Amino acid sequence: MRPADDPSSSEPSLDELLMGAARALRRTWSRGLGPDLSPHDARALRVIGHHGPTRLGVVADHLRIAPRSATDVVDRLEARGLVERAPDPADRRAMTVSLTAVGAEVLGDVDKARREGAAEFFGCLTESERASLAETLVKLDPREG
Amino acid sequence: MRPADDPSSSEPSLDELLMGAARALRRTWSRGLGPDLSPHDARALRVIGHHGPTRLGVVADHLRIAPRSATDVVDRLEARGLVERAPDPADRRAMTVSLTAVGAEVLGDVDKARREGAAEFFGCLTESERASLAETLVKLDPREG
DNA sequence: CCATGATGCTGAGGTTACCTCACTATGAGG
DNA sequence: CCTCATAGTGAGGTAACCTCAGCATCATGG
Repeated sequence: MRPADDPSSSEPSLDELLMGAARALRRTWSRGLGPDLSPHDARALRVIGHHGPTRLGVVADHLRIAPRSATDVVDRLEARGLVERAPDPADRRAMTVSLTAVGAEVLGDVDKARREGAAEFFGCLTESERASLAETLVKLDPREG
Repeated sequence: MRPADDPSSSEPSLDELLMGAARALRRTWSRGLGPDLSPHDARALRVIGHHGPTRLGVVADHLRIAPRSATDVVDRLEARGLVERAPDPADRRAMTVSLTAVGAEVLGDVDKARREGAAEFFGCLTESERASLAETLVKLDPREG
């Protein structure tokens, strides 16, 4: 039962629609992720995997967390055998993180689930709708990174 | 190394665009919020304000947190003088939460900042682009609540 | 080649926002 | 009245952040 007090049922504003769609997509993804890996850990895995041997600081930068926190994230992933540290040959202070074989496999699953989730999510749109949506969203998001 | 979905050259996939736009909008909002109120507290304030005298459990439901956690959120808002508890006349177990005068004023600011932020954010689109974006997003988000 | 300061990571410890569990007070039905 | 479900809360725990201090290493000016 939804009385008239729910602003989102009749005609939500554009901003609520955007946030709602983003949330729905996120939900689709976490459904596909399984309970073994938190969304944030999955994101870290994606950063590391797609970036090759990555410095801790770079990981922190991409995850938008403090460098110290990247240590914890990587600790967690390393404890699960998904990544491994190695000294950076170019700078002996630095550590690089890379995927293990298991980590690469898990990342493959994550990416696959992500792609399939997105396909399912955007599946209700026509090709031209998708194109125009992409065009519009590019206008909205000036910065990338 | 990545065949089909290299985001660096042409353009990111639709899902990344959507998440990126949502993040950009969120950032616009938190810029307008000021440092005094966390985004989550602002959201709680919005729920309470737009809902009228609200039971704790309803707040929890709207914020998607456990009932116990709603107690903490309301405690925080009450300590800042933004809301006040009152016994629910219909059920002596229950408490309702309402805005104080200060809370209403703060909520006004929050809503104003939110509206202005959204206007600024979507300002780069034409009217017809906004309409078609809204239409598309409605299709994408089937469920509300 | 050595002093000096910057940089990359990590140990220690704190904060915040959640959670579950147990409890009290109240409501609802036999 | 007795029993069971429900609304909120106290107590205590956890996860993911943070800052600060410290160590090893780099980069640079003398």
